[in-house]
Amino acid sequence: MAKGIGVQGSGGLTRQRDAVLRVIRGSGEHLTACEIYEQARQLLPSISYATVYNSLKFLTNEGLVHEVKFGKGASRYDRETERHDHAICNACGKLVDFDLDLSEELKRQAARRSHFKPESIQLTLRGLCPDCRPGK
Amino acid sequence: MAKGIGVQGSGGLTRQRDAVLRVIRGSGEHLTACEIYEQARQLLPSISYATVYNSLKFLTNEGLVHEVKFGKGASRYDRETERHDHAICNACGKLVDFDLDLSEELKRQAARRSHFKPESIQLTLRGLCPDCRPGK
DNA sequence: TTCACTGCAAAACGTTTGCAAACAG
DNA sequence: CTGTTTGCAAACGTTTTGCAGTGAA
Repeated sequence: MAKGIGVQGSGGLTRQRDAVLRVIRGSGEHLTACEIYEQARQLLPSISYATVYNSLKFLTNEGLVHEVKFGKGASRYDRETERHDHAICNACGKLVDFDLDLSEELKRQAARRSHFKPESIQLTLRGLCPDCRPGK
Repeated sequence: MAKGIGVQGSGGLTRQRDAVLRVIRGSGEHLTACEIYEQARQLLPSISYATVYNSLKFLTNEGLVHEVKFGKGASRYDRETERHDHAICNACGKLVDFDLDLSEELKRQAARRSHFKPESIQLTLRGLCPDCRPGK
């Protein structure tokens, strides 16, 4: 297991896990487990809810997808596994990825203020998305 | 209601809500609803779980406490209601507040990249807390 | 008397688990 | 064969809800 990060033929990329991965990769959105389950059933009607969860855990561990947990409700899963930041709309809840150049200086400042040994750093912007801002 | 942010005598600061508020203010930690329930019962043995939840929602709406939801499990509640950042220990899960001067330039950059109208911005550092870093 | 708040129990929600059957190496 | 993965159903922890009873204005 974890013998490589290749997409095909990696350790246990079963049909079910592949279906889940395909659903996530095929969507630009950040899907919930429930949405993934519904879509995965179209690819593989026999798949079960628990298997979707198991697959999500597997894929997250393998680094093939990224789990995002925010605010209320369910986790969401993201095909983007590189470091990135999030913007959340206060009106409609939409979650958007973006990338910021967080300077080394900022990381150092954060580490100094928190007394933590930093491993990763992420920024979250809350506001109004383009569809919800007044006078769009 | 919401006639002021005063601690005493504000709109509906009932005995139960006051007990919950006291528990949160009396702890430097970020308590879960469950922990708050347990401690609040020591102040007010008849208080119920649902009332703790109702009170937390009320206090959060009034801006008297701050709700923090991260990763697995339960929400946590923070007496600090000013803008601030969080550091989370990847080893023990400890959650620590700190404050960073997020420059206007950074906010502008985030707004530009995300196309959001910014309302608030927050940074999350993950790493190892002082107790968990090797060679402490 | 009125209306908001409380306490309780039950339900809802997202997620995890136990286990037998199916599968892959 | 052996270990892993699946599907199902039941359990779990957190939070919300419905409703009758309480208490303050």
